[in-house]
Amino acid sequence: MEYNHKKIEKKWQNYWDEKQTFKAVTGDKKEPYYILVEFPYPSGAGLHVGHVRSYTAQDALARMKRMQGYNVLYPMGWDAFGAPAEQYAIKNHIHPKDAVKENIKTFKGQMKDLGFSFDWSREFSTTDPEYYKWTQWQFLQFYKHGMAYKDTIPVNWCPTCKSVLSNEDAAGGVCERCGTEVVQKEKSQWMLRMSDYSEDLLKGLDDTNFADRVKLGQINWIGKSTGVELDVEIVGGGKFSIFTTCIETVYGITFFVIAPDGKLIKELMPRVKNKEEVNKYINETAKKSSMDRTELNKGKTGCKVEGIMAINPVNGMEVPIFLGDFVLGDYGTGAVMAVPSHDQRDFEYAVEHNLEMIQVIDGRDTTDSAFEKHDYLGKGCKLINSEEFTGLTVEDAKEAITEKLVNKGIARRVNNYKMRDWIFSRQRFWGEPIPMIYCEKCGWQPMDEKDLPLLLPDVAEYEPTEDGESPLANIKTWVNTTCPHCGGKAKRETDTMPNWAGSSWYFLRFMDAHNDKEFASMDAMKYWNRVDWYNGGMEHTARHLLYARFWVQFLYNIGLVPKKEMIWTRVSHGMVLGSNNEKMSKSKGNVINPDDIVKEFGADTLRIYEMFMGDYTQDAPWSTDSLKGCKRFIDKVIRLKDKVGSGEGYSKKLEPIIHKTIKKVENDLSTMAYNTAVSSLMILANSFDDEKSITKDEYHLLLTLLNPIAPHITEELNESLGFKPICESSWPKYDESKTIDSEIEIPVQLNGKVKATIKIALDSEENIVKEKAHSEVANLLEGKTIVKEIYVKNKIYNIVVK
RNA sequence: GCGAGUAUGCUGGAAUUGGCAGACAGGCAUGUUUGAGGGGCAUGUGCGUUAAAACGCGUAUGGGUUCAAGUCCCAUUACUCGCACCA
Repeated sequence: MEYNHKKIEKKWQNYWDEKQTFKAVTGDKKEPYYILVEFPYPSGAGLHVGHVRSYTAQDALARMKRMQGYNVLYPMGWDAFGAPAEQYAIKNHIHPKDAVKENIKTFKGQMKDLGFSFDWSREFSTTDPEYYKWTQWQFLQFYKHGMAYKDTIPVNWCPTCKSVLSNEDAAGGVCERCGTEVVQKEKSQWMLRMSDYSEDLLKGLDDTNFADRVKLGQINWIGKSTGVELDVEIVGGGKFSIFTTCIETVYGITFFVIAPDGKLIKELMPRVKNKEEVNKYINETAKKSSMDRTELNKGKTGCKVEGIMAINPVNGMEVPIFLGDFVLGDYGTGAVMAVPSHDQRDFEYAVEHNLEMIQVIDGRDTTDSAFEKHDYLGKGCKLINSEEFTGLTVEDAKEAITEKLVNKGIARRVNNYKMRDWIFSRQRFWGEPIPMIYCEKCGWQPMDEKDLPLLLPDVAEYEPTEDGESPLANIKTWVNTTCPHCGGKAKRETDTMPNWAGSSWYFLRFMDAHNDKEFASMDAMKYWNRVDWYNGGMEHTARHLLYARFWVQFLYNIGLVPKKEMIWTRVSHGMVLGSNNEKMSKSKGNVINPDDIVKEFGADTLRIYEMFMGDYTQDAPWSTDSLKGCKRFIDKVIRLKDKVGSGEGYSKKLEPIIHKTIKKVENDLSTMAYNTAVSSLMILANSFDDEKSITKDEYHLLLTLLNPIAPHITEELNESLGFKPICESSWPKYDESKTIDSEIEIPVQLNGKVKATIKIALDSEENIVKEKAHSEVANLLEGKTIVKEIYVKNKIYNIVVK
């Protein structure tokens, strides 16, 4: 048969479209199963081969699950707000919605060409007013429940581009686009009280089945640490608080370090003697990102705050205060106690600034480096130089010191979280407008819910403002409105929402995509229950997932979703790298366009290759040679059709491998082991190829198992044998008893080295195996003394000799 | 810096989770089929000594546990990803 992949693939894609094969019906009696892939940002570059990898993987799972009798929901949509579309639109003087429309068309066409079994009837874009109406509505719920507030936050600002920059775009302190030095600018921003949910987001992980590394990512992002907040008096009046997880070292304090960007230094300023030096350091710090600041080697910078001394609350010792940029103004209390003998960063700081050190935990010399907690904890180390606590173990002292300070009323046991509130404002045009109105008389007022959606204005020209406000601020007809409270003159909020907003709840919308009464009905959400399987990139496992969980937990708390955690399993896939093992990028010239591959080799070849290329959770480089190998595999499967004879059922000889392969493929597709699923199918095809002829049923089985990965060619071959379409058939069942060999080969080892293999019946008794093993290596045992023999049932026989 | 991950032939990777390292592919080589090939078939291919049998070595590096280690433990190195306005 001639393999015209273009014709075959089009034919089956049309078949699925016409029959609506993949339409998921809410309320169907079959068991629901919700498979989700991250919906893409439809960039101008078109679909990436990396998209193809994860979409194919989940497509294979979806197709198998359907055959297994589940009501599968496998939806697709578009996450289309964002800076690139806005930049493109500004440059080309068009409205971003038109650019987005074009891009979506391209992406959708590419997805159709690849034969993904998405339920297109549920498609939407986050930029559709019908969708963002509900994103805005949900923001209003946050606001009405006290979860949204305004705060002043410093942002990276490029004076040339007149644009707020991400840390990434401001890397190294210069604007990535134009090279101008970035400055920090204070801006009033909408915030969501995500930090209120720290503990719930941590606990909620127990009700999910996320991959371990995903859970770890969430846990570390939340960054819980348990410790003590301690009040510190300032000589001559005033006080501040510090947070520490190592209160046991409190007698070792020789100085305090406070954040240059914190509120404390501002308060102290009138009493500071070296104002000029202090101000200079504060200004230098303002240029650095927090990442640059916490780097260990840069942590030694700082300056002394002259004229102000603090008092160690446990022993009354007066110690100096320093500014240090490794202390962050927005984490903990913005001030730390410094114990150079027991913290390496404090140690280096003390050396640099020539400060005193006091060792308070015994166990190691501290002249050259600090004796830190990971070295002294749990080793029975005892305190020294610590008044009544001297002699106690670290663990006992931690408790005793805390207890004493808490009783004195100068300390509190607290949990600190690294996770901060969510900065929800963006000074951009292309995002969901925040539905808030500012009135001189009434302050911030939420829009009336019935007036939603608040549409973006339909203009093609918008320039950034001089002062860093959103481009929307220039569109006066849009900005000026009336106060929903008093009816007087008022202005709209001109900032828009971050890209993360729309993607924080899209999976709920898919459950009920066209509901115009609510964002999704409770009934529909209860029916689908939750996302059973969510796949996305590793780069999203910390933030997107956390934002989405936060959003859902909030909706749950106000009674709008049925579960506190709406995502059950989350897995992440590796990137497809260029053939030179580097990330694909235009500038490196190593980009592979899936369209070209589909045209030349066909979608099925590309799909098989991307499943076969390696461990799905790891990065894998592109190889066109390897791709060709997958084409050859398809050719082989096609050729096997000529071997189909008149027989029926499974032959005795092929039966074991057939049952094993069904089991293996079924297992592998549900555990992301796609590469071994393909390899086991290759093995099956090879063993068919070794036969003179195979039965129709055997061939049909191979096609069925391969169908989830290569759906077009398998349907075509299957049809030519006269079977009904695979997509309307059921998944084959394996017989466990037929997957087990009755006779097995096991190795015989001498001192751990394999010297022979013996054939034994499955589950043989040890003495039978022993006899066989001994006779097999008899010549090697001569003149040796047997010290020990180990038999691991059905695995190995090892003889230890001297 | 902090957090996470990875390291196995010439290449991508496999290894039932402590039990025969290199499955399945790619590449290369040799042979074969036909006028031809991004074709089919066959054989070989971790490294070393060797005609071969056989033996020795071998899963980033250095130690350790064990009858047995790619797999477990300790230390080290290199690379990749995330770090809050890229999506």
